[in-house]
Formats: sequence, C-alpha cells, structure tokens
Amino acid sequence: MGTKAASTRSAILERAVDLASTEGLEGLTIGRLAGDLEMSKSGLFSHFGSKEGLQLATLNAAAERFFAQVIAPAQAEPEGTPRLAAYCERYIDYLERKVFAGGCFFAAVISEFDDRPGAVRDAIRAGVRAWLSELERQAAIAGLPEPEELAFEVYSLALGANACSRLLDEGRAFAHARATIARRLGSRQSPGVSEEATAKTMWRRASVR
Amino acid sequence: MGTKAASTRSAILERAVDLASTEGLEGLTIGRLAGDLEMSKSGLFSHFGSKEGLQLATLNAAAERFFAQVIAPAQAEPEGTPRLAAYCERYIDYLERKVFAGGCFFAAVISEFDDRPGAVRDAIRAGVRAWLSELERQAAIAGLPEPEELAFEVYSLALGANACSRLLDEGRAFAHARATIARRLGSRQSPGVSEEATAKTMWRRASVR
DNA sequence: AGCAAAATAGCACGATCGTTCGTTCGATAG
DNA sequence: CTATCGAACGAACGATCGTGCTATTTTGCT
Repeated sequence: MGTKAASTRSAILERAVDLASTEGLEGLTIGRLAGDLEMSKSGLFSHFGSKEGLQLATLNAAAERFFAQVIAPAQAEPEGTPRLAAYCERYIDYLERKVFAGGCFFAAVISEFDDRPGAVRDAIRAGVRAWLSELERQAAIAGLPEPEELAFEVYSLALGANACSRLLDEGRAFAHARATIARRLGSRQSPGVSEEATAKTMWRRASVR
Repeated sequence: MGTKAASTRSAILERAVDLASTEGLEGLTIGRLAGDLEMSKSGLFSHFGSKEGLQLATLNAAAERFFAQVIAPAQAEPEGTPRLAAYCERYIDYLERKVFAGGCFFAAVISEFDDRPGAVRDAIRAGVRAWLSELERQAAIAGLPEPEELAFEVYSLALGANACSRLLDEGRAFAHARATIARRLGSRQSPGVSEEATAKTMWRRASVR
C-alpha cells in the first residue's frame, strides 16, 4: 500500500490548506507550495495530476479540519437547542482561534469561486449546503421558529465576524457575533443530558477522488 | 487639459470594476483588461503607473458606484431611523440588483486583501470603516440600543446574503436578510423631522491619486 | 495650419504560471 | 541477486504576468 505517498500527500495538504486560506485556492501556487515544503514542483504535482486536483484535495482537507474542530465536538451535545448552541459557540471559537492561518477557509474561497463554474465550486457549494442544512435541522428540532432563516443568520454573523476581525483588527466582532446569536437563540437554555451523536452522516460529503 | 485621458480612464475603470468584482483585484489582469477594451497593455498601463495604482483606482471607482447607488439616495431621508432603514433597504437591493457583475465588490475584495498589507488593504479598510460607522451613527441617532452591534449585524447579513445568493442560487437569502433586519430595527419607528444632511463627508475618503 | 505635448502602440525583458517528459533512486518481490 | 515499481527530481515547454523602453499617432492650443 502507498503509505509513503499518503503521508507526503497529507503533509502537502496540511500546508496547502493554510496557504490557501490566506492566498485563496487560485493564489495557491504549485511552485510556492513546493518551495515551502522543499520539494520539486513535479514531485508535488504528480500527487494530484492537475491544479484542480490539488484544489479539490485541499478543499477536502479543509473540510475535514472544520469537521474535527467544529462539528464533531459539538455532537457530544444532545440534538436540538444544546447542540445548536454548541455549534454556534464552536463556530465563532474556530474563527477566533484561527484554526486556519488565513481566517475562515471557506469565506476566502467562496467569493473566489462563486461565479467560476466547475468541480471546485460544486464541492464548495455542497459543503456549505451541508453545514447550513445541519444548522437548520438542529434549529427545527429545537422547535425554534424560522429555522432556515436562523441558519442563514448564524452563517452571516460568522462571515461578518471573520471579515471584521481580520480587515479591521477588532476582536469586538466576535463579542458582537456571540451576543447576537445568544439573543437570537433566546436567553433561556435547557441543560440537557448528553446523548449519542447521530448527525454525523450529514457532513460526510462525497469524498473527492 | 487631458479631457481625452480622463474619459478613457473612466471607461477603463468602469470595466475594471466589474471585472474585479468577479475575478478579484488580483485576478484583474492588465492584459485581460486591455484585451476587453481593445487597447494595448502599455497604453492602458500608462494611465496608472503600476498594478497597485490600477487596483487603487478601481477600488475608488467601486466606492463611487456604491456611494451613488446606496448611500446618496438614502440621504434624502431624515437622519435616524428613516435613513437607517433606507440604508438597509438600499444595501440589500444593491446586492439583488447586481450593481456589480460579480456581486458585492467589497465582499470579494476583503477576503483577498485582509492579510496582505499595503495601500490597497488600507483603502479597503478605510471604506468599510466609514460605512460601518455611518450605519452605527444613524443607529445611535435613532436611539437604538447597541448601535455598534447593530451596524455589525447589518453588515454581516449583507455579506451572508451575497454569499448565499451567489454560491447557492437562492434568492431566498435576500428575503431572510430583509426579514432579519426588519425584526432587528423593531417594528416601531419614530418619524423624525427631515434635516440637512451632514454625514456626506464620512464617505468621502482621501481620493486616490 | 502648425506645433508642442500628451496619449497610445509596439516590442522586449525577466519572472512565474501549470504541465510534460525522461531519469534516478530506493524499496520490495521473485 | 536481479527485476520491477513507485516516488521524487531536474529541466524544459508555451503562456501570461507586470513593467520598462522607444516610436508613432492623436489631441489641444495659438
């Protein structure tokens, strides 16, 4: 089995994800990436076959990081309000902790590909759709009104917090986002019992390649 | 005077603004732009002296378009709640009407430059700051609580509506944004007396070049 | 109409882009 | 021990990037 190839591949992607979060998926250059990792362009290239292949693999790696840092831990909470709240808190926290070197990976990538048709855009779209509909699902289970709108709000506030905290250098943006979300979810909270996670399949998108 | 130069310059920028809104300010290429306008690279280039010069001028032209389409018309309304509401409606409307070919120009450009220091980033920052603080100012005049947070919310919802409407092709996003803003501004409104507009200087940033 | 100045074109440069090709090297299998 | 294979390398390709130079055309003023 290709254990050697797999390990270098994931080492490449680890770096690629951070590079792309700052420079964008198009600004992610094979030469630059190879230079950072001190390997040859062609050696790196052969792992992915094309630039689009690299972009898809990078996107996939970023999605896994997002899943591990935001979605998975929150799934310890029971479905409904507790899990939704955990999603939101993890979501903002993931921005504040700079899980990706360049802020929210997806925020950077969406505005780059939102009008560039192709496999990359389709993959981004699928990921965002899955995340939004999972937020909506939990809001519905929680019995909150207008779950779709709520999911949209949470997503928007995360985009706003990311942009404001990065462009203007204000940590206040995170506080604003948290306050708004807290107000929107209602100040009451029912501390529920931890329960088996069942929503895991939601995020498991079709793996690339 | 260089009346000819000024007219070609603005013709270039008109195209540049739309191109940059889809491809980004970095993806805005001098060769591509010259090809679209059927003129030589060097002829176009000489108007701006450097790529950064072109980017700054393009940014400036985009800001003027935003001012003319969103800010100026709303300033017919008296300050406070009416003007704030007008800002918001114009803001969402500007996204829905696709004033820029590639959606919100600034959304596209922020994630590109938020960690790339330089004059371009400074100009973007100044523009966003001015817009946010104008929103905040009107919220304060309107007597709404937490005006800074409100400005952040409005801005976030616009970013979210832009992203959702473009990536997923859902017009619903605009309705969500409108509904959320309407709810946030409160259904009540204190109809104030019309007053001389004084906030115009806010947006008038230092002109580039 | 004629002339200086400004605007545009043409061409070339070094750098870097994604991609291809042939080769080398180390490990593994027979 | 030898044959095979996968991984990585180095060099080169055509294209395009931003940016200087030097002509050449066009404009505006007297």
